Amino acid sequence: MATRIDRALVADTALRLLNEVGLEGLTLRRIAKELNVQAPALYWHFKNKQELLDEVATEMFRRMSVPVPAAEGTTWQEYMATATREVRRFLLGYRDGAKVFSGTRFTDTGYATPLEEMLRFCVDAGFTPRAAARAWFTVNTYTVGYVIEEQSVFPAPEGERDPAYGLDDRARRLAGHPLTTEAGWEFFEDLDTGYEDGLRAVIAGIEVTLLPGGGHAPAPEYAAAPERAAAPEQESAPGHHPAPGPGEK
Amino acid sequence: MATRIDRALVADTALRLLNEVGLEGLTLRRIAKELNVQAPALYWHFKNKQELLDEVATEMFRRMSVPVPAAEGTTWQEYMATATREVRRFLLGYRDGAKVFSGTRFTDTGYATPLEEMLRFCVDAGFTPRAAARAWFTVNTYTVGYVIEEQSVFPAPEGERDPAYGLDDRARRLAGHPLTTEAGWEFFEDLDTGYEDGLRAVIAGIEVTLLPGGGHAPAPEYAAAPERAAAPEQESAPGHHPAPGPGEK
DNA sequence: GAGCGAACTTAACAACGTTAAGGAGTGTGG
DNA sequence: CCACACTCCTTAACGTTGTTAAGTTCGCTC
Repeated sequence: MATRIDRALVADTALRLLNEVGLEGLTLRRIAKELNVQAPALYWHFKNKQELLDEVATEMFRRMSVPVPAAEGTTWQEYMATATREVRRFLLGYRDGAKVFSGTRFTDTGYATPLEEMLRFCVDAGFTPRAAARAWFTVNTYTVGYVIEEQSVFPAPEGERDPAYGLDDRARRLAGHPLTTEAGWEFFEDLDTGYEDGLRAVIAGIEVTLLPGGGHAPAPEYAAAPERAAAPEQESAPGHHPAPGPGEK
Repeated sequence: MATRIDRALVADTALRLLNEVGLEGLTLRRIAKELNVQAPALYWHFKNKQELLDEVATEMFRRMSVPVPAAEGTTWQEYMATATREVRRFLLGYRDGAKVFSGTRFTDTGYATPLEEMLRFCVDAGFTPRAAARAWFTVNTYTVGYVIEEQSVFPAPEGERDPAYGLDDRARRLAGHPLTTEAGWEFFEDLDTGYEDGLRAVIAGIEVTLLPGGGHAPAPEYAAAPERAAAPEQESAPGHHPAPGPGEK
């Protein structure tokens, strides 16, 4: 009766379901039901749930890494801003999109082609290959981080604000901290322009510090050697991350 | 026999356990066992597990929002860089630290004082209150996003690299995409300097676009109005996030 | 049409978050 | 001095989850 299922169909279905039930509601039995199949059937196609989620994230990434057409005379700033805006738009388009995306490893290399294109564009614009990679990574990190925050304020696409983020309540609790109170408005009020403001800063900074000839010298004083100047109590070898040490007792 | 437990003790214990068992292994029964108590006892102190995790995240945040001493003559760049480096250091100090941190809402306002201090410092350095808030939010977003990525490469503090992120394997799979291959080195090789490079860019960009008088005009062409200039196929009202529409069937 | 592997079902398990009900322990009022 | 009440915890259990083991059905090949 029911048609055969395969990895792609399962991933498609799970991705569609994600918007209805959220990441928490995305159980194997629920996915199986949607496919008119019993839950253990999924184990024929995936080793475990994580592998299924990886496939879902990969499918998300595949769909979002499309064009960026690059018309005549496009600058690398426009190219990068457009590409990463597209990333944000897609992440916002799926419930818990950023969390799914950031928590999984890709299962194929289909994403490589558009990424290669974007890096090529930047290199042609004057970046070294390493600087182009760093630039994209930085912009993308900012975007994913932003959307994670954003989606905890607005859990569902097009949905309404999580009540825990009521700004008036917040203001009431923060009496005595005027700047922090005002910051709440800046943080949670207009998320679209907030994103754009941050993105503008990040891209401008990339121009200044990562593009050869783009601005001042690559290593200003405040960024120099955190393991020597700033933190005298830091004892371990550089390159390691000293744990803060959870409170004993 | 066993001493009484309270919210603080539970949060402390859970935070310590986090490094041993990870977020996935942090079950109520495991926490209860560590406290010599049965699992339902936790429900006397917390409404549910999420509230417990919120308390854990709040405790994390409390511990990381300490000094930033601000010696004589400190610039806002140094101040901000030091503060956000400290955030990264703490997040890295706990297993799944960034995920715990980003997925929860704080249960008190103890974080407000150091945040207020930092915003004050920036305002004194010439930022408007809103720009100071945006600056901090942007830096912090970058940092949390970076650490999330970082902790999926190195899951445990001081631990070794997740085998799925082997660079040689990656390079083999990506034959034919030279820039993407080289990017892998930039992305996953030296995470400390990668972070510093991105941070330098973000801070430089903040100076240029958010600090009044810091550089060029606040709205360069490439960042202008994505709903008008750049994306003709975008039809919905501004302020909404058009969902990409998961592939039907 | 016997055989065989791929693709599924049914049954069951341990562990999870959570709830209901009850029982110690401490303190207070009569 | 006893009873009541409140706090804090236990025991028992429920429904759901990811996952495994074993058996069954379909479609193809020799």
